[in-house]
Amino acid sequence: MARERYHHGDLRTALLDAAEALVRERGADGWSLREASARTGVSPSAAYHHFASRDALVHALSERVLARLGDRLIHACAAAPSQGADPLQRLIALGRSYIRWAVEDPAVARLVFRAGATDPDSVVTPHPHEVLGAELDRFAAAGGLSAAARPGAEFTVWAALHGLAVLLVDGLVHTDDERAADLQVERLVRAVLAGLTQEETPSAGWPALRSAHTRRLAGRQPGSEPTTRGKR
Amino acid sequence: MARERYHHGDLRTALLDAAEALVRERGADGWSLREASARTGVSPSAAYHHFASRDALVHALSERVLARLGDRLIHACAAAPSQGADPLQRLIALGRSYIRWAVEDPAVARLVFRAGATDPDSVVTPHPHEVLGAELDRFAAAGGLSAAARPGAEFTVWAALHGLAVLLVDGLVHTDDERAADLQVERLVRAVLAGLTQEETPSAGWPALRSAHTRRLAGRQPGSEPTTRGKR
DNA sequence: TGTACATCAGTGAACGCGCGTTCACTGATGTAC
DNA sequence: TGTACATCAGTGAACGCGCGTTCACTGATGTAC
Repeated sequence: MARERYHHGDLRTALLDAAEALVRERGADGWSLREASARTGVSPSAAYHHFASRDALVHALSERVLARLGDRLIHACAAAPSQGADPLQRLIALGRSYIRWAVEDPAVARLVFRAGATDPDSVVTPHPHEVLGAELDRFAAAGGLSAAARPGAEFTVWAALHGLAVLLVDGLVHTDDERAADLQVERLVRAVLAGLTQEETPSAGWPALRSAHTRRLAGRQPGSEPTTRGKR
Repeated sequence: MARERYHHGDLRTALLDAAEALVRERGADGWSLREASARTGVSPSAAYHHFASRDALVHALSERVLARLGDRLIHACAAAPSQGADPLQRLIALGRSYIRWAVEDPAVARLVFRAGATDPDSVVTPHPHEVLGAELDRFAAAGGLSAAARPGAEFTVWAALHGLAVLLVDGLVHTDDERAADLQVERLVRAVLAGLTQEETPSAGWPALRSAHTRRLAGRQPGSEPTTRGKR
């Protein structure tokens, strides 16, 4: 199927699509810019009108995937069972969705995890980290978590979920039964949040962790324009 | 410094050393077999008398590093403060050691994590996963964890620790203050174990997770020779 | 509605590169007698 | 202790490869008048 027009129309998106498909077929690293261009029906150099480098393409793809994941998490929370009024159901659903996403699309997940922090100037909306934060706020507001335990709790929950996802994706942990991962997520979320709830030491005043995503928001002064601060 | 002898003596180890140094200098992927050979003062083809492929070298390196980490974890537990008789101190020390190892040597940690499961026929002693399991047994024996909560608990703790390690190593989470990571580890370990302790649903009978390492042990029949089972 | 022209988004050839791996070889080592 | 010889552990040249990126170029598009 040859391209009809000289101008592609939306080559940027088409290249991202091709790269994403190649990642699925050959793994996070087993593909090249040339291959993605060829698959799109375009010369290798055409990509440079849309991406400064191969690396820029990888980051753009990673951000697109992250935003999709954010959406997915929001929907998973909304679809969580609410009978019984267990306020943890939403967070368990979020966790399951995160782990399932990683397990179902491991090569793409690896790409995203390896790409590291998102570009401080890029906008990933909704960012998975924001979604988790909002759900924890909601959970705390429902009385699941004391005000003292809330700060930084997202790193504890995120670490636990991310760890399970990575262990499964990298094959360090294995399961014969699909349900095992789901059950493990539930156990993990319940354990972490039960543990945080009965914390004795308040976490306020501790030196804090910050996510790369939070750093972007925090670095921006109120009313200031987006800058390239943070780049070298 | 030229090699004096035609026969190197311990080229296998020397190549592993060179590769490890290159990983530190250039990142988990930024080096080649040729470069490691050159640095060792040997022709590129010499490596093939010791490793079947570049990939085999990577796995051998990964296993060497894992065994070293296992040792490190054992020593960290042994050196944990025991006054106050808080049985969690050993597990907190283990967790800190794991996270510090990853943060101090991120490129090597990435290599190990990416290399995935260890070869089923290789022997990594002591395996970090075994060390964690033994510490959890000890903790359970000391009354920290009910017998019902013990099975599979290592995956919950491991996931939490591994997640924090990976988030820090990949730059998804960042800290200005070194102490933040240490404190977060403590919070994480305390929360997870407190949560597991007060678990309502017993985990016995759940479909189980298995680590790649456990799989190796489980797959070996009593008295049977090591086989290549599991390889394609 | 027609035309001139700037700009945008492609082409295709080339550059320069290092890579993993193979192969026929040879120097060094160790062992049996 | 000396020697023949198998084996081990190197060499060095070559194969075949695809990669990211640059460059001068040209066809297509859209806009001002």
